[in-house]
Amino acid sequence: MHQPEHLKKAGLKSTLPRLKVLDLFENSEERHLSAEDVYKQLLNSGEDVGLATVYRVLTQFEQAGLLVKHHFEGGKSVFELNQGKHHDHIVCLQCDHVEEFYDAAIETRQEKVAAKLGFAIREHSLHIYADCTKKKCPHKP
Amino acid sequence: MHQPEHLKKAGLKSTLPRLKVLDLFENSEERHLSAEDVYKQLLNSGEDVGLATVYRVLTQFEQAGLLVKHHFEGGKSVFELNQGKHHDHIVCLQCDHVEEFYDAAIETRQEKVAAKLGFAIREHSLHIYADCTKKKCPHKP
DNA sequence: TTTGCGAATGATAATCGTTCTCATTTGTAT
DNA sequence: ATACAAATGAGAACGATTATCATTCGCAAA
Repeated sequence: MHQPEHLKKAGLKSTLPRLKVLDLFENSEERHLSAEDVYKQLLNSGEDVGLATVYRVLTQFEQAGLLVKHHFEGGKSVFELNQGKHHDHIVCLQCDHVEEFYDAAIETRQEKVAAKLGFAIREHSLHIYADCTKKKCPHKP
Repeated sequence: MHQPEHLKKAGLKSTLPRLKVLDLFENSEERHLSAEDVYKQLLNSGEDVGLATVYRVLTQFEQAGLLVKHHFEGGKSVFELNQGKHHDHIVCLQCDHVEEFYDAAIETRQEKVAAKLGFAIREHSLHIYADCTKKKCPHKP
């Protein structure tokens, strides 16, 4: 058990719901989870949490820097563990899988463009929606 | 009056609400308008349109290729006139103003990255949220 | 340990942006 | 002019998220 320290360090009491949510993100194979995803998975695991609590905990974790939030098309927000290193996302239009990538050239170009326009980048998001060209892509039912 | 032809060409009857909305986009100084923006501006101009109609018309215009839709942080969608040339957006965190830019290097890097990962880009969005470093930035009240 | 208090929770209502429903009105081909 | 399908507007319905509020919990002090 080491999660309690994570929460302590973030200034958050180590409560049952918070530990469960953190555990989910650390042990789920899917890195990117929506509030609804988290809620359903906890219910399926027999945990008794409220949806409101899930939203609250996710927001707190985001503010504490434990999670990062992303808005993709379709209105839903997804969260993922914050691993310090920024990356962008490519969303498969066939299976909805989210892949991560990082390209230094893109990053530096962004800085250059923003500076030229008189802006200091606070955050940014690059989302690519694409067709999978591999055959192994597991299509949605 | 030339808008009716635009609509005709798009396979849309030229009705009052559609003409008003199209006119708004062509004559408003703000290129990026949300459904709510359009609705309020039409009401202020004394027009009698329903919010549902605004949403419908915007969606139709998007499908017809007259408008392009963007999702920024905060849940709202904004539309802008489609001028054929793709561009990305930088959003000022002080005044919410949206500036457009295009960087060929970024575009080609994206293609390269996607190809390497086995994807064919269908669409993409790069949103930069930044602090304005100019003094002329009109801050929000 | 037990106790006490403020923070956290869960159920539910409320909100926000958006879409749907349906009776009425409008555009347009005849 | 007429007729009929398409478009509209008012409001209900919707999905995602946030706020409310009484109850419960974590934890620190006694």
